[in-house]
Amino acid sequence: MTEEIKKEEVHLNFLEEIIEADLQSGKYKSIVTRFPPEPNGYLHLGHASSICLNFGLTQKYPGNTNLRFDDTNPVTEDTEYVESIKDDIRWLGFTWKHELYASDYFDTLYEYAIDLIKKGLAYVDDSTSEEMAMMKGTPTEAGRNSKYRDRTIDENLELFRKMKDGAFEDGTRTLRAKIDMAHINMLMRDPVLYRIKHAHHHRTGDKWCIYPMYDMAHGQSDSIENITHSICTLEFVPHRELYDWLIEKLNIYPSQQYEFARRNINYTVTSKRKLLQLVNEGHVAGWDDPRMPTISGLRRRGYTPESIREFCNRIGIAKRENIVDVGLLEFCVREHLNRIAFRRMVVFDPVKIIITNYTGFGELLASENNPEDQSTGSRGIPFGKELFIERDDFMEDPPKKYFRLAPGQMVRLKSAYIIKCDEVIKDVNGDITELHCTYIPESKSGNDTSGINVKGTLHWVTAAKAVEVEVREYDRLFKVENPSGGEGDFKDYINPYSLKIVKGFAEPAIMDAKLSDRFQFMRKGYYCLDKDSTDTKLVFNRTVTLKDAWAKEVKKG
RNA sequence: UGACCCAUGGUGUAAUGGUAACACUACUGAUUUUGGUUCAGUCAUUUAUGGUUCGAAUCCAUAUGGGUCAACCA
Repeated sequence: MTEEIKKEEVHLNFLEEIIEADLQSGKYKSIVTRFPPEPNGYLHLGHASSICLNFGLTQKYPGNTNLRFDDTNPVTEDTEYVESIKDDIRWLGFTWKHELYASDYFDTLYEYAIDLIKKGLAYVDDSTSEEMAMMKGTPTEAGRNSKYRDRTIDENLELFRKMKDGAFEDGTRTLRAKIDMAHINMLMRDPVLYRIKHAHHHRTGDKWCIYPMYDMAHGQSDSIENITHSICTLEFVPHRELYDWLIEKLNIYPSQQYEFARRNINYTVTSKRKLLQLVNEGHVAGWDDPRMPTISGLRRRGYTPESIREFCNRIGIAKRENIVDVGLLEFCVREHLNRIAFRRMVVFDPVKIIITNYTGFGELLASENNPEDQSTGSRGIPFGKELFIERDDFMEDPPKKYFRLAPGQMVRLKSAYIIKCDEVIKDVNGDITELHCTYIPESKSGNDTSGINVKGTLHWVTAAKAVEVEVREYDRLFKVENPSGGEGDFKDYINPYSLKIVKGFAEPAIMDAKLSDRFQFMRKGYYCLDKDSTDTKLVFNRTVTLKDAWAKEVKKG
């Protein structure tokens, strides 16, 4: 065996290139990244991408990743979100080195602010936000200096201390950086660093009534943690100048910010604001509604961490605008589920079959749990005289290439016998009520001596032993590819048929289903047990359908 | 009508001055006790125009198109 091991071609993304260069040049011996969510909503697919990126980088290169909550706005943040975020990251399979909070640094950040004031680089402004907006200028016109801009250092120190001590009402004063009101980058036009908010913080309680703004907190937190590569999305590109300015003026550890394009996915929205709206206005049942692109929604829907990580891997990262096809996500989950899901038979829209020549009783047939993995063994399926098959697996007047059941036509029942349809029984309305069939005793699965070859194989259940279950079939939440891109409100494009609840008749083995199990209901799709299940009523979520070449064929006509 | 970012098959991502490629999708066919899976194959790509160069997706210029920036949000 001297077979040449083909070296897998490795494509580095632009961040990996930067990191490899930094490692090679000796700029860093190891790297530190961070995932910095604001605890004001649940994590979604977009975050998954960022998580896989930040944690993935330090799995690939020496270093580690912190989880840091960017909790500088007490009004919108809550510990509920902290917990869900931690759960989701763990579920995705990542482990952070330190669990940190920007609020841990409030004392340090306050000192930093004092430092800036002492250096003459920050001042307290009494302008209202309206006044400030007015004086900000526009992208093409310079702004004007605030009349409070030239206060003395001592005056600023005194006023900032009073701000901290609660002497002022919300919104009456801010601390601003003193940079340049004519700067071409609007973020450099004396950005607000601190604002007054007499609000209860989920961690610091009522200790503070002034809170740092993003720009005064994020980069500084990065610096305190010695983050080497601070990775964020493209909309922060203009912030980088301010990020660098503050680090330089404060003379603290020079973390560096890099930006990549957030991933957009068609037929969905990934904006916390919009997701919150869907939840609050009752368009979905909650953050973990299986139609939501949240991690908790996907988890409940039956997606596996592996499939989500694979998805993030495949879409990669870059700097250009993009809309990823949700079909790729579905491909990834099918690929994984095909390998791990146990096969079960469930009939959704049953039509009864009577096997007129069957006289057996209590016959138990063996069927493999997963043909992709023989080690998973098999389970028993009871056979009987009266069965259910899927109503659309029978046609009285079939088109050619229809391999299913039709008058005079034979099919195999999966893991059982070949049957032939002899007679169609209808009610007064002409609707089919029963199909009378005969079975071929010699065609028993695994022991077939009949010599008959049939093209079609159907799933089925024994009527008397069937377990009735509830099945929730999900479709995409939005009718259009880009719900946020069109005219009007994104909610105008909500798909009213995104949830369909149907009944299913399952083989008895389904009774053993556990919450963590994944199933393939044969010829239908992948399903998992929902937490709404009770001892007497099993509820299943459809994760994704199987690919259906026949449906496509029918559509084409 | 300022600045900044970006532009490669339908989609996403590579190729880092030297033969434009991989995956998904779509389409053919084979295999199949899941019209699933698997396997084989097909279609399809450098925004435009100039320039530099023996040679440009790559460097330069201009144009065009898309995105971002005027929250006491992050």
